[in-house]
Amino acid sequence: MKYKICDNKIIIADESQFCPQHIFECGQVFSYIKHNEDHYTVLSKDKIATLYKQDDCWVIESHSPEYFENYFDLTRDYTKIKNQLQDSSFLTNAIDYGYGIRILKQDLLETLVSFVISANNNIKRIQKSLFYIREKLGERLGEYYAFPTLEKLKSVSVDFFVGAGTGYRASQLVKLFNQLDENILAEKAYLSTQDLRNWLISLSGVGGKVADCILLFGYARTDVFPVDTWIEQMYNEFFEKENNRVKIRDNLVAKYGGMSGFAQQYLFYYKREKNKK
DNA sequence: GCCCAGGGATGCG
DNA sequence: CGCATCCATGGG
Repeated sequence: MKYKICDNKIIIADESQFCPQHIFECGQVFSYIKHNEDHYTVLSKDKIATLYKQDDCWVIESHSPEYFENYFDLTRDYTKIKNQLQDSSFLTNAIDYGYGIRILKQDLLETLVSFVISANNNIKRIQKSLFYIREKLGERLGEYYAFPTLEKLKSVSVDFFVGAGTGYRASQLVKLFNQLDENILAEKAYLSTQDLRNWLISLSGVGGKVADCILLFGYARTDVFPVDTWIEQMYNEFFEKENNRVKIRDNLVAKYGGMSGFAQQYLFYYKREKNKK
């Protein structure tokens, strides 16, 4: 994809491969603010970017342009990915709908915490909890707050996370932080997808689906297919009646292989947006 | 009051 | 193993 970086701005002319609405609302990330159709703010770790439209281009403005160049995975060619997936099927409508989706490369600790909170929860409440955690424990960054360090997260008790609205996941979070040390998440990145998945599942609050989300949105492993309630509904609608999510996952990974993660995002976004109306 | 949300942990056979 | 049940909480 064509883009250029000058000073603190990344300028993207090709909206067919970069649409903030699609990127932020496809369920992979929770810490962003939609000011309006043409204006977003996104928070990642201790970094902030503002996105706005100018002369038919999208501008990503930040003090850390190189961080967000990686975060938005700008060097990847999504036209190629979409063409490959078109060949295989009924994905056409979903790809046309979410044409500007990109899979983000998010901070590992933040992704882990976010998706532990996401279990059997809804997106609005997940967002609210994460903003609360940032505000109470994170370093102040002007108008917003950084995601807290592991040390900060370890310094509070179950009551804090109940106060954050995480419900019964509060005790899972406290156990989780005690299982981690400062660099463990990054150190595991050399593992194969399968070994990394097994390790993630050993963590408190992490099962198969949450592990797949961390693998995809944090570790950039695209050979996984997170199956949640929406994907389950979609699968039953388009393929066959099946209520075992492990089987659904195995079938979809067998079908899409290393492209699974991309296929999943188009389908999740399409199914969920259609269901809103 | 009931059902659902980007499910996981636990116990039981 | 597979399966059932329970788990907080806010919104529709």
